[in-house]
Amino acid sequence: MSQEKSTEEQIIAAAKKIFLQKGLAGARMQDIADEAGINKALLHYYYRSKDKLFDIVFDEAFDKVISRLSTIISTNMSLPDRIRSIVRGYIEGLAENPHLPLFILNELQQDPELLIRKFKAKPNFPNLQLFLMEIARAGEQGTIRKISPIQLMINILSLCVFPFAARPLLKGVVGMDDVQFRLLTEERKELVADFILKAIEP
Amino acid sequence: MSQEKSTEEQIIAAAKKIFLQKGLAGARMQDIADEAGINKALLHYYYRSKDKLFDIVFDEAFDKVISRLSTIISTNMSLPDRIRSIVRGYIEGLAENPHLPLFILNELQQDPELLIRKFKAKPNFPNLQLFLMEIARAGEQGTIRKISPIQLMINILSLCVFPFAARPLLKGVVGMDDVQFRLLTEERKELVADFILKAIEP
DNA sequence: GTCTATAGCTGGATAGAC
DNA sequence: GTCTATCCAGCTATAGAC
Repeated sequence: MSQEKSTEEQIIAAAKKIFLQKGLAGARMQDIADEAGINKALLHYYYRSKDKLFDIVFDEAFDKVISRLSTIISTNMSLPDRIRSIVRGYIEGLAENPHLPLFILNELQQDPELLIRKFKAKPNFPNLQLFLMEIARAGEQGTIRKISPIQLMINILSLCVFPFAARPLLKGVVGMDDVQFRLLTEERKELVADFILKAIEP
Repeated sequence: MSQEKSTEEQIIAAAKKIFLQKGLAGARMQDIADEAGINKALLHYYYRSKDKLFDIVFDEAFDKVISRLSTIISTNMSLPDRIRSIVRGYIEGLAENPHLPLFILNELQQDPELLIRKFKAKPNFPNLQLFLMEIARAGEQGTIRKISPIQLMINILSLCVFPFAARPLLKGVVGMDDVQFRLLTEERKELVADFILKAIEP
């Protein structure tokens, strides 16, 4: 068993779980303490305040989302191969952290400043401009059908991310259980790429 | 000016605005009272409790989302025309209520029971099964490319809904203002339909 | 470092005057 | 119906013993 974690790590792990599920406003320090198997006071001893603890969790979550995108986007494959990689990598990453999308989107809505602060702190944001220009160029050259680069990027993101945000909906409406959801996302790794590439074929 | 609304209506309007923005956990009764320009006590006088008030708001929001889908989905056009209608109608509807997606998805995650309760109350849910079977049939007949009906449905939904949930992200990352966002969604009404139809072309 | 106890505050809900 | 004042539960945060 990996129960050899320090108290600090246990707290972070617990905070991650609770905050990702309930968000900043919905989470209780008591929940986090319970999840970590320690006392409420210890949370403050190590991390001072709820906000400070939240910041750490959000930072890590946000990093996870963009760093993966960053590495994939800056390889030098052909555009189609790159799109396939992005889709595969992104869905894979989210499958390991299914709560991430809703968490991030929600907190950003609550506090738009958050995004700006993160950017100031992290200038190593994936070079979107480059990717967008490449899409434009491919359109000009006829490698792919002409399409607004931003719109295509939004489409890619939508198809990758949305199902994870809509998970409770799928559960409720189609009666999908965890195993079926897992299979669904697994299938999407190729299906979504096929879908996109077919859509932008010249 | 339409300032001829009864107090009850003012409260509901205010509650809608605040709850949609901040969610159940994040909203304060005081916020709602301020927004409505009345006293906190009046909220309880009319609607007893925060939860009761929230229920009304959620019900209305949820209704809006499925009723529109319901009417479009059960027309008898050809599949491509129908898809185009769905996309257009859905994006149009969300453009009027951009906070709806994140609000609903979020509350469903907080309380999955919510969905089940709503279904019990409303058996007039759009006939998804029928729509899914039609996609399957079209695949068999070669009218469209073969694709898992559920996956296609998820794709359609993703492309329509996600941009609204990701609005703060687009604002922050690409520096998109409200006007640009409005144009973007306007363009998506046709762009998304084209994208999908091209992707499922035989 | 970790716990118990508690201070101090925020926010939902109620009482009662008008 | 609408307001002011207030109650009380629940929560963050701290004090202090061990």
